[in-house]
Parts: sequence; C-alpha cells; structure tokens
Amino acid sequence: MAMASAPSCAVSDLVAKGKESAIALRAMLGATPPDDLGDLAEQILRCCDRALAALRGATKESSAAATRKRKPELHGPQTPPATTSKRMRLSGGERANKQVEKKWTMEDGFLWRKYGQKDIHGSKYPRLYFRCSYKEDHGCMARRQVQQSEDDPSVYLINYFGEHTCCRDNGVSEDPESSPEPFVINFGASTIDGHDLQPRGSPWPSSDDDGPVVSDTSSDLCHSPAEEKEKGLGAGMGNAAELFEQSTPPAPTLTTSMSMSSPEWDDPSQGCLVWDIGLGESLFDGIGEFDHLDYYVRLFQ
DNA sequence: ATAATTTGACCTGT
DNA sequence: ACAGGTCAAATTAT
Repeated sequence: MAMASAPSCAVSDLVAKGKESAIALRAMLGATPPDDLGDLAEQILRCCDRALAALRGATKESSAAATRKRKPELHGPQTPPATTSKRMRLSGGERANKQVEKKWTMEDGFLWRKYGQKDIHGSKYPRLYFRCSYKEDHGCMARRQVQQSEDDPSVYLINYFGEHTCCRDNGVSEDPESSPEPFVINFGASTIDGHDLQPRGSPWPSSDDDGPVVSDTSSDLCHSPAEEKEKGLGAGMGNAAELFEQSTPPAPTLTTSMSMSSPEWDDPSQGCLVWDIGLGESLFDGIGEFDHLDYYVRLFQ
C-alpha cells in the first residue's frame, strides 16, 4: 500500500504552514522574550523542520534509501570476515548517522531489542545497547544507545546510529503488522468520525492493554509498543514510566490536537508536544485530508 | 516452545 | 592497559 505521495504533499504543505506560523510566533515573541514561550516556539519550529525534512526524505529518498542500506552479510552467502570486522565497523567507524536525543522516556515508536549493557567509566548509569527488532526480518541496522542522564536521571540520553531501513523497506509493505511506527503525527482525539485511531494491524497497544497507563493526552498519542518492551529495563530505568503514571495533567480542553514526537526536544519533559488548535482554524484547515492517511503519518528520520 | 533479556567474554581503538 | 561496543550462551519471561 503505497503511502501515496499526494497525501505526503498535503502533509508537507500543512507542516510548512505550521512552520510559517511558528516563525511568526517566534518573531512576535522576539520583542518580549519569555523563555518558556520562546523555547516552545523554537520547538515547534524544529519539529516542523524535522517533519518536512522527513517527509521529503520519505518521498524522495525512500527507494534510494531502501537500496542504499543493505547489510551484506544478511543477503547472499556469508561474506568472509574481512579485515574490517563487523565489530570494528559497528563500534568504531560509524558516526555519520549519529543523532542524539534527550527524552524522559526511552520510547520512540520503534521496536528495539536490547543486546548489551555496559557500565561506563565515570558514569553512574550503565549504557544500554539496542538494535532494531527488525534486524533479522528486514536487515534493519538501526541501533541506539540509551543512558540515563546524570544530571536528571529521569532523562534518557539516546544516541541513534544508522537508519531504519525496515520502515522504508516496508513503507509499502507486504506486512503492515510488522511495520514499526517511527514518528507519528496524530491529528485528532482518540476517535474521529468513529474511527479508532489505532490503525488496524498496528503494533501499538490498545488502551485495554496491561501496559503502562499513560494518562496524559499527549503521552497517549505518542504511546508505542516500545514502551511496553522497555518495562524490564533494569533498576534505574523504571522512572520514566512511573513519572508518566504519576503525572496528572490538566484535562484536555482542545477539540483537536496535534501531537508530534520529536527526537530533538530541548526540554526533556516535552516528550511529546501537543499543539492545541481548534477545528477549522487556520493552521490545519485541511485536516480532513488526513483521512487518507488513517490519521497517521509516518515520518522517517 | 519460543522470544527476549542478561551478562561475561571477546574484539577493537586509543 | 583500559574503555567502549558487540557477541552469544545462559537465563528468564511469555
């Protein structure tokens, strides 16, 4: 099922509008710079930038990326362990795709499998090593390293390496059930026109799952199976989920919300950013267009 | 039974 | 030699 480019264009336009609005907002705030609001505007801006870049990347590079990143040893006969061994490549030489996130949850919409843990010299907390759960299935070489911040243990410092070829590969996939959910822009409340926001076949847990209860609207929108997977992460790692559970956010007053999970929040408490906009307001007049996307737009880094 | 996690060993770079 | 990253057997969870 091709994520058609037409909806992507629509999303791109809308996000571009959002960016313009954020720029305007930042300009307005510029004269009297209240830090929080300024930061928020910056976040929105970055968010839009990332979304746009991701969209463009997803539409323009999807095929290229799918073919670009192929792990040799997963296809064809075993390549002899040459002088540049697997370990060498993975540990030392790969920096190009590195991205750093600060989040207060390790959940990011992807499904990860932990393959190692290491006490880091001079650091209170161990570093956890994850690779994409779809490595076996799709040869996805995405990896990440997660470590609790020493300054704020409820914050996780996450380093990403490699790209999620699994998603790109199956964006048009033959197997939607196995396709992980990277970044999600979610338009609307839990239901719109009676449609459940949980896409059929989505790996995301439904609300009646026994997983962590996330009461916050924004958190809920960003909820993902990875969160459940991470429940057993070792002693220090339970804090984030507990934090979510203990938080008692104000009841949502919006009619429509847009929630974006972004890898680059300055404020780790903003694991998800919710834009409160009213239906029919300028930013997302064409919100109905997202019917075509089943209310979800997958954005790839 | 199968899948995921843990953890000590091993490898590489500095 | 040491630290960081990965592997893989053993263990645990589902």
